[in-house]
Amino acid sequence: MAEPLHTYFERFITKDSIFLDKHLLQSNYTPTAILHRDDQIKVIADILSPLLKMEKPSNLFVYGKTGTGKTVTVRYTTNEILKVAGEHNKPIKVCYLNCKMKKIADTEYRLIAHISRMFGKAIPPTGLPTDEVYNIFFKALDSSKQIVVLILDEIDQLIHKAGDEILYNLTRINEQLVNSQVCLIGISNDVLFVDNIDPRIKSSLSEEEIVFPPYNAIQIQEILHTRAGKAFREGVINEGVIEKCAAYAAREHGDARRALDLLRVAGEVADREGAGEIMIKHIDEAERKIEKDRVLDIVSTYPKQFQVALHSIVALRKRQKEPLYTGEIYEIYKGLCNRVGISALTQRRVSDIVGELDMLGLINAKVISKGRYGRTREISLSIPQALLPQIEEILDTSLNLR
DNA sequence: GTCAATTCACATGAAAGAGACCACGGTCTAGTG
DNA sequence: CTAGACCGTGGTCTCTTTCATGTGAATTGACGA
Repeated sequence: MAEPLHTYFERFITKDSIFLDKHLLQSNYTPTAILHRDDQIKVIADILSPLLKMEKPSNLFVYGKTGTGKTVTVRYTTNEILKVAGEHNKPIKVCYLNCKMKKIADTEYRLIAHISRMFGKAIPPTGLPTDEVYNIFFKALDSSKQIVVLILDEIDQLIHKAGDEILYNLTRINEQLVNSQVCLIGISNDVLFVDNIDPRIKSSLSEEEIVFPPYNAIQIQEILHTRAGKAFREGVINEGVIEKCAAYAAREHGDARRALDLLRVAGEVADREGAGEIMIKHIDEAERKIEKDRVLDIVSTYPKQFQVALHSIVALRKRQKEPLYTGEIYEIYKGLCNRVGISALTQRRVSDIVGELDMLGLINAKVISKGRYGRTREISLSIPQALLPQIEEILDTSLNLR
């Protein structure tokens, strides 16, 4: 029994992959050179340069859609500054935080706790009062003379979940620090989100603003070419593959990350097939696989209540044609809860769950008004037809429905 | 026919509760010398 | 005498409920032409 598996793994090691270094295509990789972002790099460098004279730079706000290189550019520039600062012995510290990461920095407590940990303070995941954590944070900051650059990625998520008080506290923090200074860099996908925050915070947070425009198809092609050149063996990429990836990503508002993902997965697919090269059909397959993995992952890992809600929608969808409305779904949902043996939530909550399923892209829910007949969500399933049977099966087993 | 008021069926917001998890400090218990 | 077990209190976090308020256009009904 052990032998076949063993040889399987052996073969895995010895089999030549078309990848040289897959890491280059993963989204957490920071390249040594960044294409098509020269202007932005220059502006950021200008804004941050006072650091090297130990003066606090202006706070900076960076906008741009996903996959426009915001994070990469900011990290790259700060890394370069850190290098120079290191050579001249300037005590500068850069803290990068992704606020979207669950359990890391999506509340005020966790954010401060996480930064404090970067300063070597042990902070329990819960239990302490928030102002206590602030105190620890202050002491850690102020223990020596230094300038701290705090990069808050996906800051809109943080504000959405935790309110804008955090930003108020953070922007005010400099007034209380004696030795140190804090400079904030906020990164956001959502251009409109600043409109929702307190104007006082807005003005102090975004002393400077930079907008990252989407890449166009040509630019994405160039990015893919440079990365793919190092990530893959020579000559394994067929004609037109890069172009197709780029076109796909350009369709999605110039999202370079999507393009890189697509190329990587296409490579994996080709590898598994044992094809020695990436062909155009692998891209199509990768596109399907990415979508499939995403959907199946959501469906199997989300809480029971979400599964019941989704199951109701799928079931109702089979019985009648779209569009479906909230009220109908709630009725089915209640019945299903009965059958499954869990307590039904209120309509208020189910309404939110439907909203979240929409955000996840599993369904399409649009609020419409049917005039005299009220206001409701018009719901349709947006899962590819081919995946439906598989999803039903997952839901059924997970909910113990035959 | 026109136009404002009405009305429906939820959407959306705010606040507060339940229950899980956790730190901290005080008290109790058992083992040790 | 002391280390460790065991509370009680007070904190955060997530998921929910409760209560309140908002909303957009089909429908209604009064009004005037």
